[in-house]
Amino acid sequence: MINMETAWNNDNDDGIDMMDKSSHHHHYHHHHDHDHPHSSFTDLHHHHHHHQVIDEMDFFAENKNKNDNNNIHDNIQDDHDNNDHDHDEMVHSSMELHVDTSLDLRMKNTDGNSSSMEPSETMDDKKSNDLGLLAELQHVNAENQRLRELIEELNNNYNTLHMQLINLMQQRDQNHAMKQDIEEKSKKEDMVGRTFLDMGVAGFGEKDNDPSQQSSDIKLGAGGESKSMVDNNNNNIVLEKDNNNNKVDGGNRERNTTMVTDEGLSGWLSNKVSTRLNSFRDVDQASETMSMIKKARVSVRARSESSMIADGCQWRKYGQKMAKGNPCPRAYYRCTMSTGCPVRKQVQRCAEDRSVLITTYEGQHNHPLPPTAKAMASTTSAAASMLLSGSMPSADGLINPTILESATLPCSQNMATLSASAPFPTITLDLTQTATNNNNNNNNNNFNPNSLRDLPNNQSQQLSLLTPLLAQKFMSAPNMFGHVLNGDQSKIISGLQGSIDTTTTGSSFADTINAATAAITADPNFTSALVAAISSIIGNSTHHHQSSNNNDA
DNA sequence: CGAATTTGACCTGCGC
DNA sequence: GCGCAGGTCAAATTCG
Repeated sequence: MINMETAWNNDNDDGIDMMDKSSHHHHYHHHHDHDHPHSSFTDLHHHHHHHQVIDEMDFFAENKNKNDNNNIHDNIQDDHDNNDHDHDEMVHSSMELHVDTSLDLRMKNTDGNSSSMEPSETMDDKKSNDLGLLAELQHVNAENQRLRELIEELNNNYNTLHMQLINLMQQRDQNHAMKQDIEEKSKKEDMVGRTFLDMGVAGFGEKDNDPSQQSSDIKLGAGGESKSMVDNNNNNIVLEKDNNNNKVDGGNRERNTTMVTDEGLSGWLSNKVSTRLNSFRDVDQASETMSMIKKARVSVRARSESSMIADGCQWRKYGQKMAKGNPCPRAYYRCTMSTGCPVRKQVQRCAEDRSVLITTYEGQHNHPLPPTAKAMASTTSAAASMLLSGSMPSADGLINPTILESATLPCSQNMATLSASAPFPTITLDLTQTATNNNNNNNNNNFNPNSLRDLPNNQSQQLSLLTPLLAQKFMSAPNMFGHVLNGDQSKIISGLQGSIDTTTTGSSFADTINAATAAITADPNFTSALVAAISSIIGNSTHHHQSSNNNDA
């Protein structure tokens, strides 16, 4: 039997650990990048390691590498000891953008050093060059500050609207619960489309006959936090359609680039479905699909010795069963972060590989998530949206549930798998495949950078790291896959990059990954490029995490 | 002693 | 209708 870890406070601790490790993951990388010298990604960090250059992607880390910041400041001060204003600017800006600044400084200094070898170079030239550099730094810092404020604002809006959504959901549930049964019988045919509008991952309440309310339902049915459900019902429909058309043109991109949320994707999905359902004749088929939507699950396969992976949420065990075909028991947990939160998860060890822990999530949280939980929750939410999107009728046909039959995403190398063979449509995120590159000999090695089983939190860290790493990979070689990003996709990648260190604060990660999901589902080419990027970096992502943990199974 | 976990009973859906 | 399997409940137990 599994000896479950006792207090779920461990989860919190793990979550904190995860955050701490994530925020310093570059240090982990430094420790292990020697084992993977061929990645440009790795080389980048390697480079930093030797040059004492601050991590260039560390946009939002506020408290770390103080020494590095001071070094920057000292360098500036040495070159500009007559500029107190710049001094103050740098003290402030080093909290914001020490990354790029350090990189620039290094490069500039290199030039300066080389130029110092040039007899023709004068001190005035050097000073003017440095002053120009300083002005550029200030400009970048100011821009970064604006971006940061924007992210914070968006995050606040996100949380606020989430709470509004919850309240509205509860009201609707109460108001229409009694009306539901009566209307079902009398309006069965007419309900098909509208019911879809209300169906999201979260399983929302009943609807009414007001057409404007239907539009609102589209957003509500998105299954989560809506950024604009309050005031722009119909506009959202159009906006979501635009998402659908990402692969066609770049029009209307500017409206929804920063926050292409999960709700947006799902809202688009609902709208798409509702439109499609206008032509439906088969009520049973619609009901079947509705059921699929409600039961969508996200399964995360991850190597872990502990009984649960740390996802930042608080869980309470409410059952345990022996599942058929698996000698390991299956544990059932429900989220206890909020009363009535419908989210549940099942935890079971893989029968074939006991080191693999399979965690299956179901439902959407009805409460704001702490930063430590947003990474996993957003990932699973996005995956669920992707699953549902994949289950939806294509532009050319109606729903065919069999299309999901063990369908592996294009070029995903088994990283994400859709399956409809299970009782519920499930998308599996396989985080055990990071060891693929040299998986043949790492099972029993004493040390292997890909051997993650001793880490209690490594999988959720992987989830956290995957997106920023992916973004960085893209940014380092945007054309490496010969795929031209459209406007949204570029901005998504930019958002991903910007979230590299916001994963430690949770500020924009949820939105970004949802946006990525929307793009993935909208453009197969983009999907391929993303997956290629994932496959090229995921090995490196695992190197951030090394520790030891003994636990039972 | 309150909270969390354990574990057998119970419920539900499905296939035969 | 029956049996099976998955999922949930809730009383008993354990834990901090």
